[in-house]
Amino acid sequence: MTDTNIENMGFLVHDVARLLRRHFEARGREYGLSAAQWRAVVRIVKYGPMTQAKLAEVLEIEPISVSRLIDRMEQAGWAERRPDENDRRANVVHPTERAVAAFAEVKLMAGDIYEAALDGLNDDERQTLMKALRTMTENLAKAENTPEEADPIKKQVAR
Amino acid sequence: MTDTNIENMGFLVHDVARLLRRHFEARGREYGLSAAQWRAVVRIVKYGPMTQAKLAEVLEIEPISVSRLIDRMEQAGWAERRPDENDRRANVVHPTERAVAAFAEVKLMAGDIYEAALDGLNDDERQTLMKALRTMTENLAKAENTPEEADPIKKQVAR
DNA sequence: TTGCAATGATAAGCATGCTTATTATATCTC
DNA sequence: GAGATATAATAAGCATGCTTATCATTGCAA
Repeated sequence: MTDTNIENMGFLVHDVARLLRRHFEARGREYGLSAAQWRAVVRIVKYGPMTQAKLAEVLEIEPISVSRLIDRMEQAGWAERRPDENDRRANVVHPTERAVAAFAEVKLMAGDIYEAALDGLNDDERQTLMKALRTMTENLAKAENTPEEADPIKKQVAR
Repeated sequence: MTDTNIENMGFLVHDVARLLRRHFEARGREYGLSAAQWRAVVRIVKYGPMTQAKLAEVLEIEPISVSRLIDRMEQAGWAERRPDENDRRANVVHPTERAVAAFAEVKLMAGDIYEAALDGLNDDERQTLMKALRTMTENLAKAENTPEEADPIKKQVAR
């Protein structure tokens, strides 16, 4: 145990995530694109069309959540389900042209928000922040997949 | 613009928050206490009973969200609504004895999770992380309350 | 003092996550 | 090849957030 006061670290991370999402959604309203939908657009534009299962994996959410997210994204004209040629169970999720067109613009918008959030932090601090966040993601993802910490429920959650 | 690659900073923060919540809920299941309920318990135990409006303010969520959160917390035996002596519109939210008793224990549990998450980061890095998170919270909260960035919707969201 | 704006709580309805269960199709094993 | 097992998607139902609207009470201002 260090003398660093990390007592409310979880609250802080939660707050920052919530505030970032709120800013994004306030500014993203002009596009009609929510934060969750934006995360999905980024993946299918950057990495190309993929099945819902694959998308669930890269977004690290459950397939059922993807299913309903894509429902709404199809309706809003951001994505399109096409049958997988090789597997009749699967759908391949494609971005619409509109999604591809919005990509660069929305990325700039997100960059603006990040800049505003990081105002007053120097490069070293930013690097350390990013490193810390990456370390935490890895530590937590790893812990999720090691059974010893877990109760039986955990094994189902882990993927 | 610095050369720090902050492109996916939002995704990272979102991921860390989600993973922390997931860990908390997996371990908190033994108490039947969700992360949101835990946040509320911390406030009413640490700062004492307060009205729902005040609780909404300190949790930085909307009063209606508090309303339904307290519904479930009352049902689960974590909190109790009592009429405000001075204002017949208001309820004062009290922690139950059980909530007070669980407080210290759950705090230790949360500490464990934070330690696991921060594994491999030295004290300097932890300090910088905390500073960066606090800075970001302040920057984003401030931006939310300054009208110039905002569209009309923003003013309603800001509190 | 009365009349109206502000405030506290809640209702209705939506988005996004979850768990658990079901259906259809693929794949592996014997 | 047939039967068991695994995988892709979805359904049902819950928690937690939101926006918008309503109702009761308070408190200020004329």
